[in-house]
Amino acid sequence: MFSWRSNSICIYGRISMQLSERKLRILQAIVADFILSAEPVGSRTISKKYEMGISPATIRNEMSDLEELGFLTHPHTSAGRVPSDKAYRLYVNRLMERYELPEREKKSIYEKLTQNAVELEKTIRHAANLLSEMTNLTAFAITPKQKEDRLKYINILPAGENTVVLMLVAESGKIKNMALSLKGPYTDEALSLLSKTMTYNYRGKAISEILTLNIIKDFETDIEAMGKLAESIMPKFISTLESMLDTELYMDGLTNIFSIPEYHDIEKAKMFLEMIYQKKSFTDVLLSRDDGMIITIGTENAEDIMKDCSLITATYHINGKLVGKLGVIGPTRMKYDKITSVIEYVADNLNAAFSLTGGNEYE
Amino acid sequence: MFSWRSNSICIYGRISMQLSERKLRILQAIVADFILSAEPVGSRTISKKYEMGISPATIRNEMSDLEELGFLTHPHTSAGRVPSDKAYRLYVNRLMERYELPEREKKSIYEKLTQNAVELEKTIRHAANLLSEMTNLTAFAITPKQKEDRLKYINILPAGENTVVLMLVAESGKIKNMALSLKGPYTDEALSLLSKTMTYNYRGKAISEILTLNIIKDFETDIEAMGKLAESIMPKFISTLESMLDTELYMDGLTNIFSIPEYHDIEKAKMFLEMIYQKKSFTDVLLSRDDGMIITIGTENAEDIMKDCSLITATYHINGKLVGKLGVIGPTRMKYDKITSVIEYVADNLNAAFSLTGGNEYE
DNA sequence: TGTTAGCACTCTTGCCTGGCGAGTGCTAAA
DNA sequence: TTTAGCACTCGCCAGGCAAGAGTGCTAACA
Repeated sequence: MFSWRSNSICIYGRISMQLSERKLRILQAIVADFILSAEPVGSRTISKKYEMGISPATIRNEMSDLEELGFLTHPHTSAGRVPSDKAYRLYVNRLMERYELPEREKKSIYEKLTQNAVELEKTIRHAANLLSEMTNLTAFAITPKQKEDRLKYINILPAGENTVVLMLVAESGKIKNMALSLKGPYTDEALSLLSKTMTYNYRGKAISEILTLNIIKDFETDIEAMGKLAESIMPKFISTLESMLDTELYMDGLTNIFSIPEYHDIEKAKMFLEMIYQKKSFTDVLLSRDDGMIITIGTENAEDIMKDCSLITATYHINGKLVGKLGVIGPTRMKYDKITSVIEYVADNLNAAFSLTGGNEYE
Repeated sequence: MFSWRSNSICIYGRISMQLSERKLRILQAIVADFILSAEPVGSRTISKKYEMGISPATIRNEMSDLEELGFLTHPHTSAGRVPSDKAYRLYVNRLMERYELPEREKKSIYEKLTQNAVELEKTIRHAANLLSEMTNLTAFAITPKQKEDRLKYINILPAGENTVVLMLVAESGKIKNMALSLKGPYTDEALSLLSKTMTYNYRGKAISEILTLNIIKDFETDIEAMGKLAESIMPKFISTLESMLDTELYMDGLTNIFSIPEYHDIEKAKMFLEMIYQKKSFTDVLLSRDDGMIITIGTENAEDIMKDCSLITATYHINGKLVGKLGVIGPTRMKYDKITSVIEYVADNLNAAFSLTGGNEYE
């Protein structure tokens, strides 16, 4: 795993130094061409299309060297060259040019994200949607998993004869509610009292800390009517708290995978979609990644099933603290320059959207 | 569109009368065999495998007649026969035998559905999940769209300095909440007063009726502090109410489509998934269908894209009144007998699960 | 009159072949 | 060091051929 424009240079600095300027230019042309065409690229193409000023024969020699160094592969003798994961890595770290998003796209990202940026989940969903639309890849976003998130409000509300709704709001903006049915009827007063007591006990405490407490015992010795109520509610309270710590994964653009030649093989497409639908394990993969813009290319991914995918993730911050992740997944042959720009911009704007919410200046 | 085991018989009674008992048996064998094998079925196969007691040659003559009547088609001269939509229709209406679910499966449906049947949405989601697992097809379920659904509780709760959560509970068990940010700070008293006033005004009223009222005006003339609050909240109140009337579509088993030979064509698979992802239009298709167990086969479907799918839907009831739909979609070649049984059983148990909730006998 | 056996016919599938085009690798000359 | 030239390799595609499956027809049989 390497991060973008940071430790990458020192790692690949030496290798790329070994490559002549000309080799780098040729490699760049090959990668760029292959990213667009998905066809093995030949020496003649490079020579003509990219105005290298050298003949195909020379390029062939250089290609041969690049292949020996592991940057190119050869599907068969007389096909063109295809970049290896190593070549993409070098391309991403050193060769690709920064892609500047058109103002129009920037504007549309900003507008879509700041509009109604109140509920964390909805905004995150918008972000995933934006990413997939702008990259034509499968995009995802996860809500933050922050053990430090603190409980802000606890409400228990009537919802039926024997049914109540437990509703929790965390400082991060997460809202969770769960309906539960009680063994018997309740009074509004008891609910209200229990809400108040719980709020008094737990408000401002870190969720993870609350979970370490012996909650059920806390409420054992109280007034009888409330004690009974508490007894029914506490197990759900605990599970709701736990679910607040869970990250939620949103995805969009799943069918984009079909537009990509690499996934015209039905088996591959199926495997891909099934991997993605395994939300739990995919979330774990995302959570285990470092912060910042992280690109893993093909075999750099630990998971077998992702060996011919590239995964790009970035982190977003909320109130400068809570950190979630978003990104895209697609074939190793993707437009790294544009895609990293889009992701970066969306992540930044997500920050901005929520900083705004604090002060409410946008309304 | 024809419903199962009802008007079907009278409609097809005449046609099937024209067919000899032997023709019906042969047709049944062909359909059953094709459903299992997905291969065009030949006369020899029928003769041997299904112990008809007649020679392949005779069967060929009968097949030829059946083809003329439109029940079979011929991909090419020397291939076996393939059932037409018309044949499936006859099979579904008259030929297939009732499939009795094994007790084990019945039990697992019952348990999965009744466990935690408090929140409508979650249970519906479970139902879709169950259907897809048991049929190996793409399953879906929609929540009821019942204009008569009535508002039961209205709560406005603090959720931050300028943020509140609006939470509505309907009689059907639907719970919706929406966070919104206000232009300025508020007091808990104002929130509570507004909650109470709104509850007083709207509780027990049909949601669709509330939407016809001039809600914003209702709150114009009140106490100033509350008036301002109401002004911010009412638009969201209205949109939340509207969203309560919306049906929600849950799906599961989307990748099952890849296991089906008919969808090994990448283009077809893509079209299928894209259709399904168009939640809005797919929901409309579902809503427009009659109640009860409805099977539409291939070209019986109005939508072009579903011309080689079969869609099976059934309705479920809650408290004997609210009606949602669930079902599966897959290739016309599906195990109609088993699948209708599963759907029927899941729908029935959904009813049961929610009838139980009323009395809470299950806890 | 209905049923069956036999046989010719049709069509798919798999396999092989040869020609074409793209692209390389090597060599010798500039 | 660069380049032109040429032989070579390989994938791709079309055509041909044989095997196999299944039908349609006909004539004989019960």
